[in-house]
Amino acid sequence: MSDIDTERSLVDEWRRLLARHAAVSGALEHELQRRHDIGVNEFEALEQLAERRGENCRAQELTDALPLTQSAASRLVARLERQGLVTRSMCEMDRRGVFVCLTDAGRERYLAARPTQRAVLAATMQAG
Amino acid sequence: MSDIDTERSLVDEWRRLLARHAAVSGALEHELQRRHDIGVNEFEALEQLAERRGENCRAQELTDALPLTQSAASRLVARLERQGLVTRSMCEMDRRGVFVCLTDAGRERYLAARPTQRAVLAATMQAG
DNA sequence: GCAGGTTACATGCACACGCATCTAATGACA
DNA sequence: TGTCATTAGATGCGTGTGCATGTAACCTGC
Repeated sequence: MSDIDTERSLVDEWRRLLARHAAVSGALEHELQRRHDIGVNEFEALEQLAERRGENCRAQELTDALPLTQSAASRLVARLERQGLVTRSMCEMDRRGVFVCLTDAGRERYLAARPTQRAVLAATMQAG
Repeated sequence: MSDIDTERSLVDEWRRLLARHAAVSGALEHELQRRHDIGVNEFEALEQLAERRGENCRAQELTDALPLTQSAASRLVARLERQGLVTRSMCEMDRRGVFVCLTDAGRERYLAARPTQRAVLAATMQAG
């Protein structure tokens, strides 16, 4: 394959990635917002927390698991806390750190939203 | 494959899409901004225009070609115009419409930025 | 123990986005 | 021609993001 072709296919693939991301995350955003009053990133955060049943989760770990900067993740946790879905508590080992914990309401919200998210993924991710 | 496995792989694939998009568009955003003072969407818009050499391009067509709403696309064109990279002119066939045209400066900026974009794509899109 | 650097998280700020709405032009129909 | 629905694009508003910075805790070397 020539360099030109390689470049062309790279650009095409990038555009497909862009379009696919826009389609899936747009649909997720709408459905999660409409039916469960949370956004895509909020859902991903709740899922991270739910997958660590019983474990305390450092804010930093949450940041690492999300496609967000530290500041955006910090505000995301603040929003979740305002909605009563998580609590922030001080980490005793390292008092700079913050533990983020799912509340019962948070777990319920996550469990309620999960089927919606799975359904939207199944409907919009066809092209594997 | 069981339903559980199907769901699992769907979720995994979604997370890969999310991570990949974040990595590529983040890198593009940084390099294009740093070296050419434009963002990813600005570059995509310039590319759309450049690919239609000689053709006038309706604002609506630009909106359709970008992963943006009509309002975001409108503001994007306004930004490009403020930077002198495009001009907006009235469409005489339909006076509600707007033609967007690349300026010489716009074409130069696009041509200068293209190698950067291609290089970043080549460096970050490895996993096909 | 204390000074200087580093790390975890929070926050001020600027900005791009989507949604809803506005204006003006068009088209359809009586 | 006059009315009403529709379409193209612009814009007010609220919100989420990144960057830069601030604050507090930690950690290392002296």
